[in-house]
Amino acid sequence: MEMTERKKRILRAIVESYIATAEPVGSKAVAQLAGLDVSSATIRNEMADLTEMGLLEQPHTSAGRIPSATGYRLYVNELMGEHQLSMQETQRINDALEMKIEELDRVIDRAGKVLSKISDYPVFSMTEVKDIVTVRRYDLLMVEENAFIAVVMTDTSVVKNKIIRIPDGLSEPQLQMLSTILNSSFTGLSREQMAQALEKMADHSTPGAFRLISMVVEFAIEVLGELRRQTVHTAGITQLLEHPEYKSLDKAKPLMRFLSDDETAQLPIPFDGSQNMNILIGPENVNEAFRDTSVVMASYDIGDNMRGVIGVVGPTRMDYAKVTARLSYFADSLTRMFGKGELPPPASKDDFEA
Amino acid sequence: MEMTERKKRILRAIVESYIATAEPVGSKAVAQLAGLDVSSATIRNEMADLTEMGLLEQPHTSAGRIPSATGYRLYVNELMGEHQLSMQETQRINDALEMKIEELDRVIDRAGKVLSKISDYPVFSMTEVKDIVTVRRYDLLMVEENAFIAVVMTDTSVVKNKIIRIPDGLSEPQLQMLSTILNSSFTGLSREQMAQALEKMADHSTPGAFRLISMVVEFAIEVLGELRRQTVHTAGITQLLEHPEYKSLDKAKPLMRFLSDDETAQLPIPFDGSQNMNILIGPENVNEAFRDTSVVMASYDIGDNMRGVIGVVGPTRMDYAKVTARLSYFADSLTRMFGKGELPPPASKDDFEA
DNA sequence: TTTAGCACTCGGGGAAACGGAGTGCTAAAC
DNA sequence: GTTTAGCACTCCGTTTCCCCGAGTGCTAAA
Repeated sequence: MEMTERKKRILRAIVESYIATAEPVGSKAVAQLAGLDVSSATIRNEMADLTEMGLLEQPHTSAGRIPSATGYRLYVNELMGEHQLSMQETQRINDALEMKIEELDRVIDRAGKVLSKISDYPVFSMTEVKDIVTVRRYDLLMVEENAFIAVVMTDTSVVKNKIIRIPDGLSEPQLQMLSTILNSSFTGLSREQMAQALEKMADHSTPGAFRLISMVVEFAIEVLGELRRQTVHTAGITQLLEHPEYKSLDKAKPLMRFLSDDETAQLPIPFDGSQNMNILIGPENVNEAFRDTSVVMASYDIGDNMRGVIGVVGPTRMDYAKVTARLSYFADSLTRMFGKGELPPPASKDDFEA
Repeated sequence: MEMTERKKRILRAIVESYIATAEPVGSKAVAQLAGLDVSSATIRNEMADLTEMGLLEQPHTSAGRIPSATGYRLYVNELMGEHQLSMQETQRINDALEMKIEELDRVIDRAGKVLSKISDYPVFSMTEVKDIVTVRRYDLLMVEENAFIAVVMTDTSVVKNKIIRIPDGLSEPQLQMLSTILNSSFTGLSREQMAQALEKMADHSTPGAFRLISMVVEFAIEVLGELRRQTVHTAGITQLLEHPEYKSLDKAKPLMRFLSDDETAQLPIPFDGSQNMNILIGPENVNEAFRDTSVVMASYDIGDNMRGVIGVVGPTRMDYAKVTARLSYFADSLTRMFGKGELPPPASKDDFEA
C-alpha cells in the first residue's frame, strides 16, 4: 500500500488534532480538519488503510484513531510544519536567559527551569566534558597568619578557590615557594598524574611542606573531578501531571520517580551527537519508564571543551513542532551565551568557608 | 469536660493508628490498641466525648474517628513519645551529610534532597542573612595581557572570584594600584554605600581606571546581593504522591504547584525564631495550599551570620514523632557541620568563565 | 459506670442498564 | 474504480441501583 498525498494529509490532521485534544479522532472530525472535500465514509476507508500500515491505532473498536509511534515518527520526519516562534516567545526566552553571574552548574539548573516553564513539560539537562581538563595555574593569597586562599585555574578557564587553614602559620616567602612548586610540578596533568606526582613527592620533601602541597593539590584534583563529573539536573517534574495521559497516577509515578532520581541514576538517555536535535518517540526509548513517553533533546556547546544536552520529556502526544522550535532556539541561545557571546557569559563565581 | 488520663490514652492510640494506616479508627480497634481493659462500648462513649471536645472527627456517621487538627496539636504537645533514632538512621544521616567541598547554595540543596529521602516527604529549605555583609578584601591576579581574576572576600569569609577581561591590557603596577584603591575605598561598606562611593569616584578619576574599578566593585555588589538574597530550595516534591491523602490529584496538585514554584514565590512560611523546632498543623498554616498539610521546620546556624531553615511538608497525618526526631538531629548536624565543626565544612569553591 | 445488644446510617463496590460515538460493511451513485 | 449514504453492531464511560459491612448511638441490664 502506498502513501498517497491524501493519506498524509489525513495522518497529519489526526496527529495534530490528537496533540491538541488528547481525544481519539473520528472520521467525521478528520473530514473537516483535513480540508479534503470528501465524505467521512471515504476518510474511514483511508483510515482503515493507515491503521493497516501501522501508522494509526484504535484504542478499541468503536473509538476514533490515535497515532502510533511510527505515525508520530512519520509526522515528525515529513509532515510537521516549521513552528515559528513569535516575537514574544523569543523575547521571553532571551529575558529568561539573562542571568546574573552564576556558576556553571547553577546556570544549567536555571536554564532547565526556564525551559520547563516555557515548554510546559519536565526538562532534564546534563553536561559532559569532551577532553581531559588540567590545571593551568595556581595562585595563593595570604589571608591571615594561619590561612590562605588557593586559587586554581584550569586550561578551560574555570577558576575555583578554597580557603586553606594551616595551624602552624606561614610566611610570605614560604607561600611564594609553595606557589612555585605547585606551578612547576602540578600543572598540565591529569588527575591520575597529579596523584602520582604527589605520591612521588612525598618521599623527598619535608613533612610540613608536603602537607601544604597535598592540601592544595587535593583540592585541585577535586575541582577537576567535579568538572568531569557528568551532572544531571531535572526541573518541572510536576508539570507531567498537567497532561491528561498522566492523570492516572499509575502512569505518572514510575516516570516521576525516575526523573526525581537525579544525581543517583545517571539518566541513561543516549544522545546521538551527530545531530543537534534528537527525538525519541515512545518505544524508541530503551528505558522502561519512557515507553509511553517522548523525549526531545538538543545539545549546545559550553566553551570549547564541554557540551551540554538539554531535553524535554512529555507524552508521545507532544506538540513536536512547538517543542522542537523552542528547544532549538533555546539551545542556540545557550551556545551563544556560553560562547564569546553577545549574551553575558556565566561569569566566574564564588565560594564559601564558614 | 475534662481531659482524663484514659481519654489521653485513647486519643494517642487513635492518632498513632491513624498515622500508621491512614484509615479511620473504630472503637473496637482502639479497645485493643490503647491497652485499656475495657469494652468497645466504653471506648465509644469516650470517643464521643473526644469528638465533642473537638479532638476527633468523623468522616461520616458510620466510620471510625480520625484526629482533628487540635487533636494532632495535643498529641504533638503532650502525648507524643520521644522517637529514638536507631544507629542506622544516625549513620545514614551522617553519611549523607559527608559532603565534598561545595558551595553553600549547593550544600543546602543537597541537604534538602537527603532529608527528603530520609523522611519520605518533600522538603524545603531556605537561608537568610542575619546582618549586613561587607567586603573585607580584594585580590587581583593577572592572568594574561588582557584579563585578570578578581577575588573578593567578605567579612563572613565567603570568597568569590571572577575573570575580568580588559580590551586595553594592563601592567602589573597598574593592577597593584587598582588593588590598593579597591582595598582602601571599597571595603567594609554596604551595597548602597559602595554604589555611592563608586558614583562619587566617577568624577575625579580617569575614565580608564574608573571602568576597571567599577567592574570589580559591581561584581562585589553582586556577590553581596547574592549572599543576602533569601533562597528557597525544594526537594522530593514527588514524594507527596506516595501518601494516600494525595492520591487524588486534585489534592496533590495545588500543593505541588506551590512547592515547585521555588525561586519565584518565596515560601511565605513564617518561622518562629524563638524556638528551634516549629510545627504547623493543617489549618494552623496561613497559606491556602497548606490547609490539609503539616509542616515541621527546624533552624540551624551557618557560621555566625547566617541562619538556615529546613522543613518537612506532609499530610496532617504525619509521623510527627519520627519526623521531629530526624529533623532535629539533622539540623544539629548541619549546625555542627557549618560550625568550626568536626564534619568537614562546606569549603570554598569555584567559578567559571567561558 | 460499664457492658451487651440492637437498630440504624452511610459509604464503597459490584452488577446491570443506558446512551452515544464511531466503526465496518454493503449497496447504490457517480 | 471511487465515493457516498445507510445501517447494524461494538464497546466504552456513565449512571443507577442494590447490597454489604463496619461502626455508631442508644437503651436497658449488670
